[in-house]
Amino acid sequence: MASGTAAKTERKRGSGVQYVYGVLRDEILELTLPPGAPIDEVQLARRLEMSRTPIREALVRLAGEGLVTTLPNRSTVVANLDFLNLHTFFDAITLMYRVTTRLAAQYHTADDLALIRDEQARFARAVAAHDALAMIASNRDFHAAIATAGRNPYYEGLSHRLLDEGRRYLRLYYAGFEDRLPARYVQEHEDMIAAIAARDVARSDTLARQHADQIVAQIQSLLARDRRQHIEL
Amino acid sequence: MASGTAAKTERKRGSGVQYVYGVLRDEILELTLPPGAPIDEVQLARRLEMSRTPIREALVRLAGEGLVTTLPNRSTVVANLDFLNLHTFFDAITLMYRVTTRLAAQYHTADDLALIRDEQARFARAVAAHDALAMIASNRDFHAAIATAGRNPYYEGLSHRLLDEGRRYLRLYYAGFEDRLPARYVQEHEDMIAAIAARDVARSDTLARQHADQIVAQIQSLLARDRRQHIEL
DNA sequence: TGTATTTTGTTTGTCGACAAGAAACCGCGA
DNA sequence: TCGCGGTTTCTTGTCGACAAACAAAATACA
Repeated sequence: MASGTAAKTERKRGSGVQYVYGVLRDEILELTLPPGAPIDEVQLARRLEMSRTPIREALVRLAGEGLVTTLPNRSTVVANLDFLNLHTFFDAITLMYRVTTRLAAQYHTADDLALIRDEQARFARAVAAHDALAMIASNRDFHAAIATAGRNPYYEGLSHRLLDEGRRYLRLYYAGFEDRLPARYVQEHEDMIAAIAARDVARSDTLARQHADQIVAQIQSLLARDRRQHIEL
Repeated sequence: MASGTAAKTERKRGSGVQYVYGVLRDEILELTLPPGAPIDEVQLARRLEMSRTPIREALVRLAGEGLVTTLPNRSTVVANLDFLNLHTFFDAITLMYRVTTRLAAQYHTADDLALIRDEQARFARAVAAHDALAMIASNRDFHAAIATAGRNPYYEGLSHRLLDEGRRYLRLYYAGFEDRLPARYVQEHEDMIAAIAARDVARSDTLARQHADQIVAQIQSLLARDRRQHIEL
């Protein structure tokens, strides 16, 4: 974390909020700040060397995206992961995968495709390097690039929210053990790119749905595994 | 708006932001604040008799919901209605109508149904009274109640956003002339309620799609009418 | 007269401070 | 030892003030 001299890094005006927002967001999505952890404003202000006002503003934004929960007159905490309603998450992300991939097949430009391929390359590299954290992040960016290519800001917004939430669920299990990163996802992504490039809407839909089913199945199996570990006799 | 004595209404702590948020939101959705109108913080602070801080916080929340746009270091303005990408709005709201109505048919409780019927009653009353403003608002609440009954917070969030946006589009045309409020919507709503109550998913889907088609067609016809008005020779 | 530059003014972004609630703490009594 | 009321402390919500950034007006110059 390297602090010490407190460099007082003369930030440009207006960049403060964005900076805090980015830091907080990353720490929440990578579970450095675990769900339920309280966020103290003054402490954060000291750590990031700025006033409470920009911190507060960033927190409001994060609350709007559902990443933190603000208890009135009480501390704001990192939003909990709701395992009881996990099915609503699965339902929604499956639908968004399908819809955005379909739209990407219809409306993508050459630049969109290049960006999608870039993200896929980064994803493949992360899987090859057995870097779970990078894999999770680049998987999110891959699907976000597809959503962008679909040119529907409403779907894009919901997709971002769901993908971020998914990052947290995945991070829960790919913490330290870098074993058996699912290389099949790389191939599935390649197939999706091919379908999009061919502007094959029906095939894009099918692939997106299968891909979503894969992820759902994996998270569920991870959940089940976790449950067994918690049983003690 | 009756000012004058500046009653200094001792608000409870923490209610300030919510108050400002509500006022701003209503004025934006009812087009009292037209799209593109600049929002001056200090002016608002004077009008609502509070500091700039809560106003700022409310603006951040509104920006998160896409109702205002914040230009950095410049005034924040009421978000524009993007007629060029109206089709993305139609696409998204049709999908949300279908999905939430389907889910409502599956998961609704007796209380949900009662709430939906309440909103429908208010909608019918507004149509009977030829009160366009009330009709627009209660139509939004009707579909929001259905979304709530669907028990999926992700769909619910996107639906709210789309319904609010729709309020602005509709308000554009139902400004003063209270002529021919479409009474057919009342019947369509009734049919949807019947399908939901019968837990008939397929029929709910069909009705929701037809209802969405109706609204899309109406907005498009209003748009065309408006365009003709704007042509000058 | 038109254009570049300085000056002025207005609005936002950030700061430190203060007051209101809520939680933690303490003392007292049973 | 436990429960209860009051007090203290800690955190948030709100405020007024100041400085930076941008826009517009005023000025200088060709």
